[in-house]
Amino acid sequence: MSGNTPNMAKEQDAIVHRIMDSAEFLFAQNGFASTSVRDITSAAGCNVASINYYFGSKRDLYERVIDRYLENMRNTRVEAIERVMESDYSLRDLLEGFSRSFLLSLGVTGSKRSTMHLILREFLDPATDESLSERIIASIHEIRDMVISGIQRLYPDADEESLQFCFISLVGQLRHFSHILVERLSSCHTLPPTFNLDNVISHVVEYAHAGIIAVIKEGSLDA
Amino acid sequence: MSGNTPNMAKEQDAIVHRIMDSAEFLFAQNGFASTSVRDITSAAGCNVASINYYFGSKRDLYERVIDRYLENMRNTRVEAIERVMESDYSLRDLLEGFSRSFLLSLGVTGSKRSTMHLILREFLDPATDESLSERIIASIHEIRDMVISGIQRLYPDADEESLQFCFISLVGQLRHFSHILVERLSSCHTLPPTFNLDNVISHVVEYAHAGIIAVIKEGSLDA
DNA sequence: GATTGTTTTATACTTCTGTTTCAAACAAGT
DNA sequence: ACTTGTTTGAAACAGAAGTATAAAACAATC
Repeated sequence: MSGNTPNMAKEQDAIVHRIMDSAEFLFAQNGFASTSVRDITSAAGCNVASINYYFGSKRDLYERVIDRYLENMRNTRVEAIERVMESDYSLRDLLEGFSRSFLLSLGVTGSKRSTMHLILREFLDPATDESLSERIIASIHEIRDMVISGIQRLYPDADEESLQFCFISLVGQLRHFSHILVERLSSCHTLPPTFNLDNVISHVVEYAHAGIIAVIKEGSLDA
Repeated sequence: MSGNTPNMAKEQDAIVHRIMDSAEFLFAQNGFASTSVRDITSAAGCNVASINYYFGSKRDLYERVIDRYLENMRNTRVEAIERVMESDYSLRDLLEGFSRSFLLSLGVTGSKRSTMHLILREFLDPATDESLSERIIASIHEIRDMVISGIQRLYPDADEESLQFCFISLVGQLRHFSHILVERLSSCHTLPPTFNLDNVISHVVEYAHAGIIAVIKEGSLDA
């Protein structure tokens, strides 16, 4: 009575978490359509019915998984940017802090393959509820605005639109590098031995720093 | 009899092409697993059995579609790079020629949604025959080596490894921009009105040019 | 210990998947 | 006209998909 006892709640949470963990892994690995509820439940060690019992449907489970991941990603990045900006910083500091948090929150270091694929896949398949894509984009824009205002504090004359372009370039670099970093183990990429996280970050910082400075100096695009 | 008469071959080609076109569109739109053979055949206006009759299986059809796309992509890019390099050129010329061909070959201008998604999806789902991923990567490496040797001709002292990093950055930029350009119509991105193909290219060229020069000057990563 | 509400199981259901079958339609050669 | 090889069509197949159900197992209260 009187709702859930602590014990019951804990047990229930355990299985819910197990399902979400298995689902996150399998969705990232094989995609939504190619992952069956039976795959998930057998990985989580429970019955097929559990997914519909706890989450309502396969798609609802998927959305909860994405939301949880998005939340973690957002927090990691916001913290990293705030940590840089709370004291004196240079453009390189900002780029480095953002880049590192970006690559880490994408699960580049983990042994398991590519949690980031969850989001990439979701971008490719807006077939799901529209609000999910919007939540992802909102999350991205929040970070974008933080980074851009961080740059503007250093270069107050920088054109807002130019900085938006620069941010897209930066994220593109990071996405592509993280993609390659993640695939490195399993795939046939023949990469130089110096291809590790630290070298990637220092390259991205150097390249992006020069690019941003150049674009800022260039001025507005319309000119 | 004695093989196919010209007429028969033409008819057969017609339906084979219709199936491949429909398949390319639907695979790019919804992914391999989420596209049924009935979707494809009804879009192509033929019977379900035709796919197995002409292609053997759904997966074989998929591979033929990817191969055809890859072939076109490769040719577009190789031509563009050769056109730049056959006369005097600057780094900016090379970057612009490559960037434009990259975005065009990804179908950024077409009204239909994102043929490039085919390749992005295939990258995310190496579930298919391994040789397919290898063919894609080989195609990418061919272009990469062309671009890098184009840069080295201008800057003979540039470190090979650094240039590989730069190429990844450049492709990352382009991929991300093309992704956003393609999604723009259908999606909720609130983008500045100046976000068109030409402005994107001139931004990418400016940003990448500065980045590459900076990285080249910096020298080897190990130093 | 019986009752109550919740969780888990096994299983059934319906729909949809890729593929196959086999007969009809067709085009072309003799 | 008849035969031959090829292409198309409608239907059928086996299997897998997501979901629903109903009974069993469970924990906790009275």
